[in-house]
Amino acid sequence: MADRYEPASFEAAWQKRWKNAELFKTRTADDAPKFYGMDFFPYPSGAGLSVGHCRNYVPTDVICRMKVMQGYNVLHPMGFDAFGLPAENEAIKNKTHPAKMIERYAGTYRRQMELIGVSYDWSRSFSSSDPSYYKWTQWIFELMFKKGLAYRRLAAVNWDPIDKTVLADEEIIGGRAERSGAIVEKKWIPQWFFKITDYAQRLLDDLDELNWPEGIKSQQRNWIGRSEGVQFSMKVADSVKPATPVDDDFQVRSTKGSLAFEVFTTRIDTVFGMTFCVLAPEHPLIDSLVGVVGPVFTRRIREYQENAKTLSDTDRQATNREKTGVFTGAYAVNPANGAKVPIWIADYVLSTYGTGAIMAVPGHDERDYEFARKFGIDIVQVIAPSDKSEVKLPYVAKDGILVNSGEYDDMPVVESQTQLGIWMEGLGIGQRKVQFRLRDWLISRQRYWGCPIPIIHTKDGEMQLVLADCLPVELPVVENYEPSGDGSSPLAHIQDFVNVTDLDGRLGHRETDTMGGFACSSWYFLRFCDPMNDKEAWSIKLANYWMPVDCYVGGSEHAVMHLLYARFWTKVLYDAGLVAVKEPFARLENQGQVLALTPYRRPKEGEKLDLGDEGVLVSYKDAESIPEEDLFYRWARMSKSKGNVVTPEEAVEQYGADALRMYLLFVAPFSADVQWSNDGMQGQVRFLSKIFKLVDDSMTFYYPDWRDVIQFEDGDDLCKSIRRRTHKTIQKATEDIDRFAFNTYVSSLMIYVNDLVDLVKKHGANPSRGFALSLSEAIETLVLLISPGAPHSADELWTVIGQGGFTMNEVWPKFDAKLAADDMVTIAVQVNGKLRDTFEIEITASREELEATAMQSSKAKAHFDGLAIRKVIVIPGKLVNIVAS
RNA sequence: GCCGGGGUGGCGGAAUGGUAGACGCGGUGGUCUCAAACACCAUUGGGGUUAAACCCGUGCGGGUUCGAGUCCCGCCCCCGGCACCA
Repeated sequence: MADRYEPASFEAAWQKRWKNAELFKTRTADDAPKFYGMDFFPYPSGAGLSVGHCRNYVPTDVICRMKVMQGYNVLHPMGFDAFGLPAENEAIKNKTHPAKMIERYAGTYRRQMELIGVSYDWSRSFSSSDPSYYKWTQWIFELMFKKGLAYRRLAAVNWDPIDKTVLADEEIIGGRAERSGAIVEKKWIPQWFFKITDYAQRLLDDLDELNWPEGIKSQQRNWIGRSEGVQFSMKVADSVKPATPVDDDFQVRSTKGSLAFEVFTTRIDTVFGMTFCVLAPEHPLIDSLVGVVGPVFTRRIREYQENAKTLSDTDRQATNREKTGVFTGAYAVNPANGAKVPIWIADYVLSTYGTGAIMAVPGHDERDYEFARKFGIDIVQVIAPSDKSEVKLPYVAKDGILVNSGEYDDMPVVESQTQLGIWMEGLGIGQRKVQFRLRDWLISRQRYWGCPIPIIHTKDGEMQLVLADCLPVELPVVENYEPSGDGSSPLAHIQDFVNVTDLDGRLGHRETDTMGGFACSSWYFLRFCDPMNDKEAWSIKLANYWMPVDCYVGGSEHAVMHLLYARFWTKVLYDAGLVAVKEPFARLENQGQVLALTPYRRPKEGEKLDLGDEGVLVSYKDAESIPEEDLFYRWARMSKSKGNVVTPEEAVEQYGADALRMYLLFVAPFSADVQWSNDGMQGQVRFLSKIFKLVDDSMTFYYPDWRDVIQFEDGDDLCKSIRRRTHKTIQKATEDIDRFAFNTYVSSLMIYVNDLVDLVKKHGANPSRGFALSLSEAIETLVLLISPGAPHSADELWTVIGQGGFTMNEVWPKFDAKLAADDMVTIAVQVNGKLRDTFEIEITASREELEATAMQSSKAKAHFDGLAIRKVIVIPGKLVNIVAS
């Protein structure tokens, strides 16, 4: 056999054997515990996988393989998130149909995943664009519709002018579309929403029980944005009569013939400091005001509104922008003290949050303060520090007491918030209220490549669900499906699809918007439990067995998109009695990205760069011909556009699949970004070669039946010390895999191998019986412990040592605490906490013995001689600290 | 500004309040080779010494403790997210 790692000679062969033996088929032993380990399912892009994707898949594979060996029933599936914009755009570019394209790309993904030896059960695979899958996506949509959780309304929505569709709030990053990078425009069109806001509180509360990264949980909390406060009514002074009909929905209402509007505040304690109030430019009360404030004010107001309309959201919401606003000429009454305060209109108040109107307290709010200063409005202090010391306004701290607040003077802020809330509730002018930042999830897209929404619009303007046994509403296969750009879906122009008759024979037309891709990926983890079921979306029994996903692995970029949506759907399905869990993903892990050293050219004089760039991206080839002083390198995420991608094919070809796997595990903690390095890959080749040589060298004294013998023999000290290392390594490796510390899992194996190599060098030529037995155990254990990380090598070595079959079918080594226990320990001798010496002693040594031995240390003595010993701290098994002065 | 995560050798990173720098990469010296590559051996935080001893050292300043990379308080910096959300 080879005494080094020669991947070309065996890796592909093992992959073939695994496939033939159906090694990765989900096991369902009755008495076994279950483990559901899953990766975010990918959109299969034409670029194929890079080694960066492998960093997601390999660690999940490691924990799943270990769980199989530990006797779990493991569900480790993979499928494809095929519907959606990216696939459609690429298909348009390639002048092909997305279905065909996806099939080809998914095939490439699968081949690449198999190339690196990932143990997916492919018999359970599907794409979200398979009619047999999206039939059930539509079925869940219908469930939501029946429950009033899917609805259609006219709304100002985010329109992406490049992709020619609307997008959800979650898909907008800093005013730009996450996918296309286009600056989104506001468009008023009727759209479909899921009522995720109904679940805001539960989505927030249940985060506490999840074993997820803090950062993701906190992003979700921020996104949901719960705040507690008081909503109360403000009357417009002088009984101004409404000029136009008022709409209750928009918080405008008539109170005894006078106009009123609602405001929401989290700082009701500052209500006595209100010196003005502000309406958003879109606020419907304004239409009533303009009729009564006279032509001058009306003209100014309309001018301001027109101006606000032309501003993009991004510009309007830029925080550093100077405040603008206009006085309406009308006043409102502060219900707390009866004061008349001017009503202003300003675009720093958003129509989409709260009531679209605020009470402004410049003494205690930075924005109101800035506004008041600019327009010369009064600033009144109503909160002071408890000691009433002078403070600079605006004073926004919440610790303090009320001043200038009538009967509430001297009351602490927190108490006054409760008291004022109760007082307003008593008068019927307001109530304490919880406000969320979360908006409903906009689900419809004006694009072809998505799951059709199973709705028929009848002639009389009704909306009917397509009957369940008529599902799926299949996407028609057509040649031209490019977005129309007029706000309608391309499906709207396909007459055969659009025109239908309902059961009563009435003419109608189908809904032509499709669902965004995130709908399809909000339940796929349930389908994996029962993927071939054509009678129902999943059997409740199977879903209850496998759910929740025990370990879900993917990138952090989905924090407030997929991960929030999937939680929402699961809760809806839980309420419908279709799943037994309230949360889909018990544990979540985010992998870091793989970065590649990427060449850039310094800008030429006068050359313009994109914002944030320091230079111009160049190819590796061009970099060779650029003078050194004009060239620099940066670590950048691998991407096709940067030309810095390393493919799994290249890495496997040059170094081998196991070397790649071990490198990705070892190079950094799982969640950290890593810097791709060929030297690092070579290091793993060295490590694996060392293992092959070690096993080869051990064959001369390898004792296959060691297990039957070793338990009956006491063994010499050498035997014991080898077994100690073996069992310590078992413990460390097992724990490290469980806690996703794959870097230390590999490093513990390296330490183990280094030790064993030294031992074989020293004793291999003339092995004692105890050595041969314990080293045989060690070799076998080593092969099993590397199996999750380097499965090809493990199976190859398993054959070398004369065992049959696959290591994945073997039992994971069991840690024996007794065998791992030390009999000798190194004790540190400290003087005043500083290390001065160490000594070896039996672990059983008493505190007195430890202290006595430490006191004799000449190195330590030199530091406490002549000083008074005040105390001696003895920590058995660790150290002795002599405190002297 | 707010929220979250960090800051340890030349680099990636180890370290239940108990011997800081495991393991790897790189470097240096050597073996092998005609030579190179690969591989192997030794060495590698800084200062200091022939060698030791010893001194310094986990972003900065304080504190708690017999003992702090780890806990507490106050800062600085980096990364990620949100951002006029009342």
